[in-house]
Amino acid sequence: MARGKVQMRRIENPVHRQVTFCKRRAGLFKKAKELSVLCDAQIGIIIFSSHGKLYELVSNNGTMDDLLDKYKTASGEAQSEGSETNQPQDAEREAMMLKQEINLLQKGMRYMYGTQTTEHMNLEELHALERYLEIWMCNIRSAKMQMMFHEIESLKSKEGILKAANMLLQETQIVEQQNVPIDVPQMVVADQNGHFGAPHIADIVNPLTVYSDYSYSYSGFRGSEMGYSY
Amino acid sequence: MARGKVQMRRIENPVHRQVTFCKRRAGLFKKAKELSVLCDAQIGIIIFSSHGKLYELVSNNGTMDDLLDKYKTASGEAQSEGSETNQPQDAEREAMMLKQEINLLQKGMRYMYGTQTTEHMNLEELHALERYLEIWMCNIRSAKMQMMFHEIESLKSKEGILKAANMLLQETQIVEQQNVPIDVPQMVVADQNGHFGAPHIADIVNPLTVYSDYSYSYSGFRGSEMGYSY
DNA sequence: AGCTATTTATAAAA
DNA sequence: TTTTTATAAATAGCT
Repeated sequence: MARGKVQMRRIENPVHRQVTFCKRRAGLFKKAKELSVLCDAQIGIIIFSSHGKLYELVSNNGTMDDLLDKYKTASGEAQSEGSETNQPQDAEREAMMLKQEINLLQKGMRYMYGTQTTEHMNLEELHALERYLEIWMCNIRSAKMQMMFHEIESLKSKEGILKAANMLLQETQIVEQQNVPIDVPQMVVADQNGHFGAPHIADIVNPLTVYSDYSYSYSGFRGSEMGYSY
Repeated sequence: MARGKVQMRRIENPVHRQVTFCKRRAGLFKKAKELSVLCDAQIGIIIFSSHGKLYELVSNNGTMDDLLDKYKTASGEAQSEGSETNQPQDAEREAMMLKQEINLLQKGMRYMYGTQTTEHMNLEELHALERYLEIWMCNIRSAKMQMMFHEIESLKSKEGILKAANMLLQETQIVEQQNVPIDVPQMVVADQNGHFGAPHIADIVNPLTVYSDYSYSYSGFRGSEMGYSY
């Protein structure tokens, strides 16, 4: 903008590019602050330089986390408005509720993980979160029960097939006929010493992480291959 | 910047404010695009107007979601780098673990909320999630206990002050002096019929939502005003 | 929404 | 990086 018009393309000279980046970044942040003050707006800017370094700015009112929460809610609303056409009022309200819940859950996660001083939750929020986790655990437990039930049925069925196959083989040996092909279903031999009680909470550093050699790992089956439905 | 210098304070005239907001917002977005192109940077801007309307800009490379993901990772790393200075390798591994856990938790949320057919979790993941929720609930319960303890202490202290003030007032009445100003601290009269047992799970549609008139709403205090620390 | 008189931002150079 | 300075851009106050 001075001493020569600038072409709107990537500056090839890396020194020039770096200098321009510094100056224009400062200018952009200054403009953003001005806009925020003059017009009472809430502004957040995130910049990753070409080398991946992060620069951020957030207007004085509020933190970046708050702004991003607000953004998620607001942008989600904009998306959901287009998708559902039958009951716009109820659907919108329900979406609002869900977003509120997700926000609270995320806040809870930050509370759980983040430096404790960063963010506190009030008593009402903790109550709500606790109730939510209780319900969630109930659902997870019944889902687990269902899956285990299906798996047991599947194993019993396989047991039956194997027994039948064995009997057939024995008959075959008695008659001493050879070249009789028998279809024995492919079977996964699962480690059956699993237990399903509540795990001891002490000494667990990363509770969510799935370690592949847990003793109660029930079998190698994936849920998506089993077709349980609820 | 033209026809008169501008004072860096909120523009009071709402018409002027709105016009300036439009113009400067356009200018800011233009500058951001230029910076992005000239210096090969990735930029995202989020603006909420004073009326809460959302405006956003993302540089051509990438979506806002991608940028925000990248931001979360980068800012999280920046935070943890500052706090722990001893073992950079362990810090990285820990960050990886945390990200893995967050992913699983998000998957669990989709499982909980989303259309059930969309995504299933396997038994190992459900186990891990259950353990995680148990630990989380433990933490939440102890946090609640702490908060309640502090609040009770605070109320007791206020009770003492009030009793002292009452005694002083009684003495004043006895002596029949008038115009004696006594400083009685401002007090919030909290609804004290709260109960803290586990809520009944049935009939709860949106478990996370904080309804303002819950009977166990312990008081109007916000956590941030209470100074509890753990 | 356009139009200018000015103020700002900044490219090039040091 | 920061400063200087000539010049391009942005925009405040009007229509």
